[in-house]
Amino acid sequence: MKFTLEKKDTASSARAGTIKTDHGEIKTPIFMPVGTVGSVKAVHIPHLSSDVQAQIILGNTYHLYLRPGLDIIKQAGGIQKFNGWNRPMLTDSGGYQVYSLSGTRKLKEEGVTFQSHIDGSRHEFTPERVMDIERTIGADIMMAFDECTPYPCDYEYAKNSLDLTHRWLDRCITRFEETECPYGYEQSLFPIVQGSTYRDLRIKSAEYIAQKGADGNAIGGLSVGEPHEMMYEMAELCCGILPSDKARYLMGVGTPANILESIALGIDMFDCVMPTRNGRNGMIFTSEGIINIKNNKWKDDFSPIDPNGPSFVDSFYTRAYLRHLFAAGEILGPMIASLHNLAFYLWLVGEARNKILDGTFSSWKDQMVKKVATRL
RNA sequence: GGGGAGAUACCAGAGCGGUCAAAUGGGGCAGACUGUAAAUCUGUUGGCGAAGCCUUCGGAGGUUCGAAUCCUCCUCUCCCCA
Repeated sequence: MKFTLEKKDTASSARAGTIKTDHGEIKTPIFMPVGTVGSVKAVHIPHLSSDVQAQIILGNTYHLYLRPGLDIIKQAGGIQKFNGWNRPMLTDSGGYQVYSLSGTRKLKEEGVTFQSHIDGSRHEFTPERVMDIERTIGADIMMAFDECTPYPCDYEYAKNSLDLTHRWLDRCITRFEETECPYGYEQSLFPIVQGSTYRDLRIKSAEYIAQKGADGNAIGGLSVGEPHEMMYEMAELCCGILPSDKARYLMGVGTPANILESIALGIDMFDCVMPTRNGRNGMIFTSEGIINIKNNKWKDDFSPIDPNGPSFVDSFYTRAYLRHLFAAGEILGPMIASLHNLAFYLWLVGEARNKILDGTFSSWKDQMVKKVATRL
């Protein structure tokens, strides 16, 4: 893949760019819907491109390896052939599962042994193994295997973990360079900056990652419970060190406000389960603020879900009806909410891009951050 | 007409002399969720409040230091036999 910087904002560090992959182009800044098991939960694949306007989606190495397994994905001809999304994809490496499944895994120098959340069987993930799996899954962008540290995290642990992540990165790069995509198109490898919330560790990590010359660089280990200001501070610090001619990806972020603030710091790519998971749980993000559609106050609100929303569901369904669907436990509720939230997220980053291109990003961003964080 | 069972908080339904403002479900109300072990999880659901106090278990009386729990009558439901 190739990242091209198109325009840099003057009043902030925001940028607009284009990522070219063999599965198509991605206009940045971009939000990437999370499709852990090869499916963005509750959303049809064709709707991701038509209604949501998604340009790239995620898959997860750990989950796809466990189910359906590499044989099936290989037989299908890669993940995009398997799920029908013939556009760019990115696979997370399982590094987040080192964090989220910390109770059922063992971490060593060599790698991590996970105990499957599905059947309890044990599986060893080494950096080399993860590269092989990600090659087989076939996403355009592969993430390096890292340890996502928790918050809070004491300095010693963060420092040692960081060094381990760097050693793993070198092993990932070696294996990555020894192998190739089994399906004939190009795959890229993104390294990941760690260092918890410590400035010196983040600097050390960003400098280490920067000199690897990867097509894009990720910042991980944030949005794991630390205060927002701390997250922004770390992101800003990393953006100042990571090369400006390469894509920057802030992993796992975040709320609409988080995304806008991070775009202003120079981030190009985002992913987060929030629009889908929170959507399934009744949280609706709109340009006017956040709605908990399960709340009693919406029971007789027959106005559109989001009068200015970009998706057909926004004006087709009313708030009262959507609340009814949630109250009744109807599957259609989470489907509508997921579609709406994703379309809103993609609209938001698309607008951010437009504002960067026409030079009005900063003032628009300040105004928008307030609105999207409002509780309606 | 005869015999039997029962009436408990929004609903269903435990409790059968004190540790009961009353289990458990459901429903209601609210909250959480940030590289997805999540269509999940948590709190709350008589009234005010910090402890605590006040009014509750069909209705009216009674027994007892103490009753949702025991007794009497009343009202109402359901079942069986004629």
